[in-house]
Amino acid sequence: MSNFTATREKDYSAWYNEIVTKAGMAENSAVRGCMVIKPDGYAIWEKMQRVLDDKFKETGHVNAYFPMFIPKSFFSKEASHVDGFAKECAVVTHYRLKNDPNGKGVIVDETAKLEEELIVRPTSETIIWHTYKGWIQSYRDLPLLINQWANVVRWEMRTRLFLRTTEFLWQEGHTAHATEKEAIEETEKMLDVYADFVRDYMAIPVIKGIKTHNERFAGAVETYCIEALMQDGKALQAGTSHFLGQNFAKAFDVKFTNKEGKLEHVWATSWGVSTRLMGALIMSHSDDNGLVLPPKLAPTQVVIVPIYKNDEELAKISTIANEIVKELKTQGISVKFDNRDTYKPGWKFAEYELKGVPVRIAIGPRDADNGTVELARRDTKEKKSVAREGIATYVNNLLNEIQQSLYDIALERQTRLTSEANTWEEFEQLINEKGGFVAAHWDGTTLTADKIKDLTKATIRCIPLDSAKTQGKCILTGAPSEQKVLFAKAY
RNA sequence: CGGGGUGUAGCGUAGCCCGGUAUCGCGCCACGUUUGGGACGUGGAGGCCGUCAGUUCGAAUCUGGCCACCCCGACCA
Repeated sequence: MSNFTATREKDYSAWYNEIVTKAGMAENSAVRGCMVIKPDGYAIWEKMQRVLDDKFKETGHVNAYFPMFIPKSFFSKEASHVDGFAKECAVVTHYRLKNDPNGKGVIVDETAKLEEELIVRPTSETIIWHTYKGWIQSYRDLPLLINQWANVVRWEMRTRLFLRTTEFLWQEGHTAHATEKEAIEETEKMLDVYADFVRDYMAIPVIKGIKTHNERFAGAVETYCIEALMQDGKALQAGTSHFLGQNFAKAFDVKFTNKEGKLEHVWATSWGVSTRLMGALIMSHSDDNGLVLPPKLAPTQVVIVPIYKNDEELAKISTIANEIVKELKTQGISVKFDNRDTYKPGWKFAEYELKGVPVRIAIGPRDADNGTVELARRDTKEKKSVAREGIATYVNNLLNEIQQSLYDIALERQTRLTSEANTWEEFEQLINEKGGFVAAHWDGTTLTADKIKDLTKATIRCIPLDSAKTQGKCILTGAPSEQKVLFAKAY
């Protein structure tokens, strides 16, 4: 079976680390907190990028690229923005090295000090709004709908592969609008794009909501988010979409002349998802034997493993395998025929299980004679003999079935792990023993949210968009509350 | 950044208390036999024991500094 040592039950985080490294997704690098995304991991990220990029284009956005360095002074222009990011910024102070006159190696050349330090972007609002000032004069220049794929750096205390790394890859959309209404619509639209993507491609259900005041993006008027639940009952913020109001337009003096000839500040949004989604993907579906990938994001959806004793048999099986490859490819299925003679079938089975390939086809001499193949699905480990005739259609249906099944299981888990608490005792017990989302009344104050966090480690993940307003009393203070919010322990 | 733990071959480890340059498994290489769930045999290669300094005739082992990683806190996508 697998050579896994960790299990989800015994040590969830050890299990996660082991999956990431053993399945060849990523590894720690020579730079603290920064990871190397390996080819098998990067291939998944590329698939995500492609799908998301298409969705952005479909909704009218275009890509551009802004510098990774931001003049320090830009940061202080929006007060809450600098407050939010100041503690985690990498700063470039010099631009030259020289040989160490006292010995070996190189040292920073102190004479090459920058006039103004550069900040390695933790996000690009400031440089982008500085630039937009030059691009926007009239309502005719609006809306401006731009996305960029980039790396950003946030100097985190504690890092975990994909979930929180010092440098990470993401996309950040930055849009400018003539009206508040249009900007809010954009914010909500992009949240839906994210939610749909995560549901339809990653097979993960999410809760759409808005963040409370203190969980809001630094500089945003409102932060919308999608929250997903992992197998261990902890929540993961999977994406955010911010309505920035006129905060950045004011900070960077971006005005436009409206149809009435009056000068107004523009309305802004920004939205992003990152390589953190890789962590969500891995944690949502995988099991104690390794990675489980939803077919829509699996770089290789089907692998064919030949079983043979001699060249003659291999030749015969290869002919069949190559035909199947061709048939699957015409259906748009990505398939790999692993005819390496350097590994045995059993080894390959275990390897592809570890790597999460959704469907495996094994073809041996008996299959060649009987006109069958052995089909195994990664998610359920189910194996069955299937007629070689019509295999492409069969596999296509199976891939869809797996995709759906992964989602169904994740949805069932989310439903099972979502509870309501009406008393503090109930709340504590649910958070500590059951985990997952707990809906409860909250008095709306940061003080109470902080106290609840101190007592239980649970935070308010969001105020769900679709929940009805109900009168009640705050779970902790008993003060009146108009709506239940979702609590959970989070990543 | 605080508390705890770990660092020995590509990976996982024994040795450390009681100083004498290193154990075992997997992997790797060669040859042969094998191939329907991580094959077996025989032979072989690979380690200045995280790093720097100190103690000592002699350090993986003792002492100190540093670095990295893991776990728990504070912070966060």
